[in-house]
Amino acid sequence: MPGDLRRRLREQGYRLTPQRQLVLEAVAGLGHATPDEVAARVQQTAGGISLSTVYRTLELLEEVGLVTHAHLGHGAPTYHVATDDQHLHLVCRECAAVTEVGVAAAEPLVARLRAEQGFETDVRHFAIFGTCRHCAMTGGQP
Amino acid sequence: MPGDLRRRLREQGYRLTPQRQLVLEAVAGLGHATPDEVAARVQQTAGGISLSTVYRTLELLEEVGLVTHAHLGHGAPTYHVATDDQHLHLVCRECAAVTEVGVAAAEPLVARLRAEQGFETDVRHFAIFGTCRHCAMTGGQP
DNA sequence: GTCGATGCAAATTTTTTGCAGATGA
DNA sequence: TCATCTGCAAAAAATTTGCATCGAC
Repeated sequence: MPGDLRRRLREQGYRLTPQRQLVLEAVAGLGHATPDEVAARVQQTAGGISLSTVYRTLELLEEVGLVTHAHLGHGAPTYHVATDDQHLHLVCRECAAVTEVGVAAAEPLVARLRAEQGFETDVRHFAIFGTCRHCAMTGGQP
Repeated sequence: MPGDLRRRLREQGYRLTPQRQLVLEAVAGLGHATPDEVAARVQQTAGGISLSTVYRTLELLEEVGLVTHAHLGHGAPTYHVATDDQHLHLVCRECAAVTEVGVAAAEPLVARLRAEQGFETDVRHFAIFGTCRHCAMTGGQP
């Protein structure tokens, strides 16, 4: 939904710039991506956007609610558009493959933490770590 | 269990050094700690251990199975001794408080992922993100 | 005596920040 | 016009690595 970006930005007194459009498009096109990957993608589409701008823009897009980030691995967080179907991420310790599953799978855990701890869980923020079917069967051999 | 360290190391051809003992003690004493914090703790107890040694030692202690790391927040991973009672971590997005709960709370999720995805979950590796009771009630005001 | 371990300093890598000039509204 | 943005380059972290020396066994 183009125009949405402009509206969201204006509501909070920010400006619409080509860089911001490009970063949002890149995030949408990539699915999950680290700031580095977003920058690389933008470079292809259009030339020359500074890495610092990518960092600043991702932070801003997150503030206005158009993107979110999650921690899928050791290093950099990955960004995705906030309107994506909500899912949690399974990350395999052997092959690092990322599988998405609906948040419904975590409902019992969420309900329990709410009841016992008063804790409102956002299961999407951190990945769930473990061993995927393939690696569990093969012992990690490809 | 002292001596355990020596045995584990020797089994894989590694040597027992004072630095390795100190790092393990620091991890045990701190509960959860980033490499930086471990280094700081070791400095107190004894003087002068290099940061690189801390990094190398944590990696090695993890390899021999005496410590593990988990991702509790944005930045650095935190290390703890592997024999600790197994628990998962709830991290509050507002106040960053870390609460520990038994892994049993996640059993329904684990069972479901195993059945539906063939995925063997290690719930301890990544924290569970959300809003704690206190911040949910106060809206984040202290 | 050997070969692995440590310390130190330099090299990487990743993210943040200060500014002067460019530009959306 | 004019405050916000961007790019660039430097600053800050956070890790990793090369290498000579030290020390566990």
